[in-house]
Amino acid sequence: MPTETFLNLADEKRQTFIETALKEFADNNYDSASINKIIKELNIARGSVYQYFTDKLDLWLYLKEYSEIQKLRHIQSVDRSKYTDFWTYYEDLFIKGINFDIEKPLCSRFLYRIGYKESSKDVAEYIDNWKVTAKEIFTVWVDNEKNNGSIKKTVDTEIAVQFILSMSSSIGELVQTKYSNAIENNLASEKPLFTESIEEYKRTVKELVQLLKNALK
Amino acid sequence: MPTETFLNLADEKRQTFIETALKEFADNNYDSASINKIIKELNIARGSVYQYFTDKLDLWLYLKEYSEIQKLRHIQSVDRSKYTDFWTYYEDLFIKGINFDIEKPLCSRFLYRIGYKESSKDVAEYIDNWKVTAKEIFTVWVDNEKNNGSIKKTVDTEIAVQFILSMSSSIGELVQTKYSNAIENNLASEKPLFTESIEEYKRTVKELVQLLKNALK
DNA sequence: CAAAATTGTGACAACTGTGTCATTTTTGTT
DNA sequence: AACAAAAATGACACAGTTGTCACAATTTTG
Repeated sequence: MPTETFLNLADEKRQTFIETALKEFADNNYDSASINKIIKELNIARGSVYQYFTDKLDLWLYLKEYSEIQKLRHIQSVDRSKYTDFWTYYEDLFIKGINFDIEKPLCSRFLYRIGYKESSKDVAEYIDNWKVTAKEIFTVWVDNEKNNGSIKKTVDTEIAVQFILSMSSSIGELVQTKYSNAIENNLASEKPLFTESIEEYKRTVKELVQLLKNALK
Repeated sequence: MPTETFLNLADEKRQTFIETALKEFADNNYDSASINKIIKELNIARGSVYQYFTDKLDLWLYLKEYSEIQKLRHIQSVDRSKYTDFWTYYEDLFIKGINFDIEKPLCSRFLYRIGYKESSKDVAEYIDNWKVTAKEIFTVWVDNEKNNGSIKKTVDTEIAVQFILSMSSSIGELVQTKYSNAIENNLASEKPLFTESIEEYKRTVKELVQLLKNALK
């Protein structure tokens, strides 16, 4: 938890701090991410960081929660009850996801790292929870969709979950690798050449979801 | 490349060295893996390591090559030309894979880390090559199997590759998470309770491959 | 058996990192 | 303006890392 001091900070200063820290933790894994680099980039004293957060882990946990909240806002706009078909829902979830990647690339990259690349022992316990949660959510989904007929009942739930989880990760990786350059450009320039990439991305997602549908329906 | 000195080492000593180093690099990512810990575990002097290898990266590269060769030996025994159906071939590949995980758990875990969890900048370039290679191999496969009718031609090759790659990673992760304890036990005790787990693993792989088949055939 | 080649050693330098804390600076309040 | 509270500072202690190198021990060779 951040201290009062941090929360009382001027909005712009606090935001700059978050962005810079987020960038460091998005570019490096937990062990390699360096508070030294953050304070040099921000031109602030070492002590300040420890007046805002008790330690490195505390900062990391805050950034994690911050990013998750940001992501949730994007995802929440996709409402399952508004879809008759599970698969178009799932599709839209990823297409909404790309908005998140464009608008909050740092959060996106940070969460991507947590989900699939982080391997530090210091944060291992907090990542396990995340994965278990994801699995639980997917399990509820799959069971529901089995009753709706979106997923055939002969498929084992656990295996279907594994399958969907793996696909989700795959789509995530797709964005991070294939479109990371485009996203970087989008950050730098005002009018990026990203619109066409989005269309390409949507096509890819649709085809991948179609394959998932073939497999499970 | 290791030095002559290392290659001239007594077989047992060299092997112990490899195993210990492998364990350190399997348990930690490149940055966190510590030569200090290795030499303490081995009870040898710091200087020795640098008489065997020029530096940390050199050691890592050797372990990578070593592990890849070990893996290749296991995989090579599965010969595509002996299978009329691609999917049973693909299935067997993973079932043979589990043998590798049991017999060479350190190599397996090390390679798993390289493939999916490593994110150190020092070794990034060597990992990219690995992934690109995997993609190339899968692309050739998919194109072949399209002609054989094992994969339908309407599916985009790149997307099919992405799909298969993701599944492969998923199956790999399955072993690492679900069976890692069992593998550890296998290392320690003489007669492990692992045989039943293997059967369960085989069933899971078969079901996952079946799903893949549904999706792509 | 002695000399030469090989292998082992561990203290050391040079970094980089985290977290602390007494002190100074800034801000807010009376 | 004077005082109090809050925030910023950066030198410091301590720990951990890699790679070096002069020297010691061991093995091989002539």
